[in-house]
Amino acid sequence: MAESKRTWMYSQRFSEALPTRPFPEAERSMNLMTGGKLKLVQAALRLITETRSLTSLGLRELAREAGLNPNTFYRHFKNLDEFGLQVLDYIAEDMKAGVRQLRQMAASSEQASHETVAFVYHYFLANPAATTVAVRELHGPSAVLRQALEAQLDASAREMAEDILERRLVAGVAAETIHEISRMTIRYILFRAMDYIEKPHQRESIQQETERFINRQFRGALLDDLSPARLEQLVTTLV
Amino acid sequence: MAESKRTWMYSQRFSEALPTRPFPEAERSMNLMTGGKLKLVQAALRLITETRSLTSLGLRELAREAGLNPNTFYRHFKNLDEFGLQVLDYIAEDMKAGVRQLRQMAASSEQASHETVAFVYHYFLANPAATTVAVRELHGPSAVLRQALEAQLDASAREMAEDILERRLVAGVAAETIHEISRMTIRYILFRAMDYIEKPHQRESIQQETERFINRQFRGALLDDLSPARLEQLVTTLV
DNA sequence: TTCGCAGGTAGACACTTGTATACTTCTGAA
DNA sequence: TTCAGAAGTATACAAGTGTCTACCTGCGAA
Repeated sequence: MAESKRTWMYSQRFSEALPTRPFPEAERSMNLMTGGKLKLVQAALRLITETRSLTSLGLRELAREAGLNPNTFYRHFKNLDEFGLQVLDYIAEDMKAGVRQLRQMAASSEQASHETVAFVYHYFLANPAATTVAVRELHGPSAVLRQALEAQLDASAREMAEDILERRLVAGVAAETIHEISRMTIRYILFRAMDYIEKPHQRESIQQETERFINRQFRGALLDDLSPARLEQLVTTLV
Repeated sequence: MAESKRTWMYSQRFSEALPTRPFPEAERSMNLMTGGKLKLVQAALRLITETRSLTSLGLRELAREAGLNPNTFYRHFKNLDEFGLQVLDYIAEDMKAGVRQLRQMAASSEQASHETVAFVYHYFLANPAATTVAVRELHGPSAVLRQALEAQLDASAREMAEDILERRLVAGVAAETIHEISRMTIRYILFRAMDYIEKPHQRESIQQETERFINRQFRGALLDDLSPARLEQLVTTLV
């Protein structure tokens, strides 16, 4: 990978979206969650990975999975909505930590874009619960959760775009366009992440497909302002 | 729109995905559903549009909304899973009808791509229940429903791609690439459709964004095989 | 006219759910 | 050491759920 020193033109490190961390959804300290509260949140993540969706989790189900008395729930949360939001916070913390790590990593070694894609998907694979809950609730029935998640994704997209801009990874594309493509990319990757987790045999092809997606977006953006006539002309020169 | 006779280069009629029909989720005849069965399915669609997700609907809830005795449910469906599948079939029927109509329409008048995008989003707006259930269950907890929906989407993508190929709407892009872009596009549009429905003020910008997405995909595909060096060279000529 | 049977209803079953009140245990500061 | 408050438990209740068996209705074929 020494071939690509400063390969602008297409995104590398395209997604700060939901990056990685060595040991994910287990022992966390910064979140100031302990004891029963922590047990309940972790129980939720466990249940979500198996079958359920966050919004559909029941109070007693949670307590059962956590090995606690149902009423303990009320010691920590007012109701299930508040619980959902806290789970989201818990996950967001994880994501941010991953972003920081990815940033450091990319700063030290100039990665090729496909390595970064691999990296991000690896994160999803290591954090299936966080991934699943994000995908499910982004279009789920609870407006509160949807809104919270969208804010989180947009923040990630903004970081990704600013990083691309700062490090001049893409040339010839307007800043606003880079922001837009970042938003689209992050959402696209998030959705593909579900397939990536669930279908081990397709993982490689999903990665490649994602790289093509990103490259096409940024390369296509180069031609944004071309008239159809000019474009046709260009095609003939390419063939 | 007389300016664009045969505007290849970018997709118009990009999405057969989930097109329209004048009066959507109401009086249907082809589906051979009548009486109580129909009432239950329609009740489901009603509930889904409001708050719920298909997987989380209860048998009694359904019957209540439909104005029927809970046990009537068992006269028509073995269990809730089978019910879910039938609802999906019901919706799929709708989509296919829309596809046919869109095909006719596009054949008669050479549309610009942005008109087609508007058309498709209009369909979503007219069929909020079908749209919502598709988005929610595509990543939902039920594997059966997920699989059924994916098949449905892939079929739509295939139709879209074949149509683009037959009518030579895009030049200089490999057939397989067109298929791939079609799949990506259909999924992208489906997700955006939720925002389109829920956020009236953003509708116009969502449409435009979608057009840009599609154009960039196809235009970027033109440059798929270019080396970074060649690409850099190209950028300088464009500036 | 009778019969079969699909469609719809009624009541009951065991079970789960969210929530409230009251009781116990643990823990850390005064 | 005491004691307040946090964390956890026990019991109870009304309401909701899926499913079973049994009964009633209307209608087309025999």
